[in-house]
Amino acid sequence: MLEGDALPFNLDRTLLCGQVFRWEKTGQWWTGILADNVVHIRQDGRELHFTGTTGEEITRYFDLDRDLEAILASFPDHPILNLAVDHARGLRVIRQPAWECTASYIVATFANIPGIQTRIRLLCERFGDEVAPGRHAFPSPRSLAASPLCDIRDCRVGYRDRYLCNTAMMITENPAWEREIWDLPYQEARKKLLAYPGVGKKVADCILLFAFHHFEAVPVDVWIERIMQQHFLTRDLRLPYDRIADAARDIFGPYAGYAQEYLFAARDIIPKK
DNA sequence: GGTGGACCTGTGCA
DNA sequence: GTGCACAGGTCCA
Repeated sequence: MLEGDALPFNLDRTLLCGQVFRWEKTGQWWTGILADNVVHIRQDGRELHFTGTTGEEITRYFDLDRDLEAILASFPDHPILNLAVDHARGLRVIRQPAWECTASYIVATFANIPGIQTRIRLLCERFGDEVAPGRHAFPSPRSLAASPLCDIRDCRVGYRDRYLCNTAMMITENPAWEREIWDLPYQEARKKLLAYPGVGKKVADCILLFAFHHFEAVPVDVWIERIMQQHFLTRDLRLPYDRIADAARDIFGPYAGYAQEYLFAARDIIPKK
């Protein structure tokens, strides 16, 4: 059990905001897989109860050591951002495993969240090691790289099958890829990620934010584009991706990626102009 | 460097 | 039942 130090933290907001796709909730308990271990976790006020892993692992995965209040306090005073923070307070950006994050967002493009969850579940069931009865680890790059495209396509990933397979092959051939990304500043790391098939600007920013904790990375999806244009920029002219991301960094500061997550989490309650 | 069309699949809605 | 729009975009010409 973890107590006190974990706050401010909201487990439900963190797991429901769309940054991860594999956690399932039954009753009060969330179930997921960390480092090939089946983990159950629930929050009871200031306490986090869990089985299957250590407090250190939970703290690391949910990034509980980070001063979230300081991050939220660094945001500018803006009614829409304030609304988002009030709505999703306690949401933390998880430390996702780099490969799982990369593969997940490659198959997540141009789709909706329930469909993404289905695809990832099918990929895990088909290509991931069974770590407990009915529970599968995320497939390794090697297992996907060795799979015929048609097998991957059976997991309803559509045309993304070749992106996933080819990226898995590139990563299998370069096991140091993750260390190389860690060692680079944001823009250079992004450039490196863009070389992988199926990784465009948005997916690269998701990977840099969710797996590498580059908090200046601002994934601009259709929702964020809409919110930014309607409430922070101009509605008259549709701006390209990098212009919106740059503007978000200017407006929100060094934790712009965090601000993006709060806006995304609150997308349903942010008024449409 | 910017633009427009094609693209798997699932869901919600008229 | 059917058609259409849309969804955490990327790639290519």
